Amino acid sequence: MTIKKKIADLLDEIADIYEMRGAQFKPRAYRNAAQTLRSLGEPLEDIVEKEDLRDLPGIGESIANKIEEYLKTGHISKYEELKRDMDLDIRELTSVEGLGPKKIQRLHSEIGIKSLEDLKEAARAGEIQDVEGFGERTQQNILENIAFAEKKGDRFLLGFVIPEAEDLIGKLRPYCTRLEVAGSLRRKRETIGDIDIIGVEKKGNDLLEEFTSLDIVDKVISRGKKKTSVRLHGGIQVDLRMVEDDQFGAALCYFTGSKKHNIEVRKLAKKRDWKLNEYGLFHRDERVAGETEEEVFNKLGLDWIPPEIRENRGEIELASKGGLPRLVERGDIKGDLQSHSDWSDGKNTIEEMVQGARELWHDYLALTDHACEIRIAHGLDLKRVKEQGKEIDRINSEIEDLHIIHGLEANIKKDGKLDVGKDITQEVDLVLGSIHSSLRMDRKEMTDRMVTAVRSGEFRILAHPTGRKIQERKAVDVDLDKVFEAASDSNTIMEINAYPDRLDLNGYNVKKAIEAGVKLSIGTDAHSKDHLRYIDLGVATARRGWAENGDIINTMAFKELMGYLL
DNA sequence: GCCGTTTTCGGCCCGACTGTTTTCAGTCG
Repeated sequence: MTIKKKIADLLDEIADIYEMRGAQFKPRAYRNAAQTLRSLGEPLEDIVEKEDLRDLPGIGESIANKIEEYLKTGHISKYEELKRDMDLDIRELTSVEGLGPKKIQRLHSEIGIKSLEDLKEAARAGEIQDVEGFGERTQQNILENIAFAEKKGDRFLLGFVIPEAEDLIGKLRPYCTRLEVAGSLRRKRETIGDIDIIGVEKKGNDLLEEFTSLDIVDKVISRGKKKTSVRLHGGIQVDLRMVEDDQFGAALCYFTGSKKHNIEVRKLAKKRDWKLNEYGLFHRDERVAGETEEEVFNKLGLDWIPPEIRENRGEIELASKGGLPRLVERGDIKGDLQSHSDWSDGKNTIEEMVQGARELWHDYLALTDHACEIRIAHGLDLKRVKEQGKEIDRINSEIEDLHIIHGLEANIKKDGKLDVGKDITQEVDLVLGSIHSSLRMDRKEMTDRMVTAVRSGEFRILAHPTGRKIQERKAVDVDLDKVFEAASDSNTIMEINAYPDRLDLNGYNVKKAIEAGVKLSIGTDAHSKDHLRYIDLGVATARRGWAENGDIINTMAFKELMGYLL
């Protein structure tokens, strides 16, 4: 977990404790600050170096001091103090859906609930329904939700959620005149908390009933006229909003977010003495816009803004001047620049990979099996690389609609040199360099290592540059600005690795790389032909980084690309 | 606790839904 997330969790917990005590506005202040921390694109440590925390929205003197204390000492004394007076595990208890600080306070004072375990026992023994404000239904819900809270992970990977959402949309489509995904899923964030869907019911249908009775639905959480929430068997929550046709665009804007983007857009409305909410754009009581997103944006003097960049990072100002970038699109992508076959650790043969790429209408596919001088992890040695070259030549001569680029992925050693020599790399047309071991070097050593590697000219593309695995492994500690500078000088390409748990570079760093004058490639890192579909995630990540066609080398036609790579 | 072309005090987003209670508090997003 990143430091900013840890601190944000602590601030949220402080908010919970204050709320239990009946405070009204302090909790909100702490939650706002926590929200600000979570939405920061950069590591907190970098921000502290450059600017004053007090300049961040929602963070003032008191909370800034607490954050600084944590960065210095690893704890917040105010939190410890508050916690000392509490003998219950509030974080654990609030993880139960439907239980908030107030109810927990009551359960604690009335029947002494301190933990999830206590709660479970009390619910089973039927003691909860007798507490004032609780009843049989609540007790039953608590029992059901405890089981979920115990196993619940945090958020879901984008790559996991997209197919579920597409399946769902397909099933609901027949009952709607308009239906679209909103929320962080539409913005293509790398992880997704829940699936938000906006729909307009087709006359004569009961969308609500169809939705809640789908076989993929595990539990109906709430069911109303306008909003219904369910949990799917896969564990993810889905919120369906039903709106009128003339509200659809406004609702889509509102529920797509991000929150910070919405706030800024709403300010524009307010400047004109209009009001923007999920039902439309209004002048007094008169509707000015709302049917489509374009209409809402245009009335506010903005061009339509692609969802992926609605993060309040300058897109609104550009949209007001007609200066938004034309983001790269899936249709612009002509091929995939990292994949593995069964020659190394992939599952499929080269022919099967070709077939997979063909189904995606690629013009080229780079096969970049692992290579190394000492044969580990199925890495190819010189002899095998040569054999593979022949095999690829043979297949290339037999197919016309697609080119296989013979590449390889080599390890960058601790000293920044590749673990394969020129004798091997000269056998192929594309060399990727990547870090797979010694990931925990300190910042200076790691920066030296990567800068040395990038400047060496031994490889063309730096694959999955930060080495992070979402929800699993932190990015390596490296000064990316220096790496980008080196990449720009040496014309080395940075990869956007599209594998669902990598998305590395991420959108934020893609934008920084582009600003540093670096070109990018998209590679799925596919280890089977099915993985080739992750190319969409790579495009989404590129778009989140404001990438245009000229920034992404996969938009080049085959010949142009080969000329560029050599 | 934060914030300010309504600025140093007095506000703080708000609508939807549930469950319990009978007009509303708590939770969620």
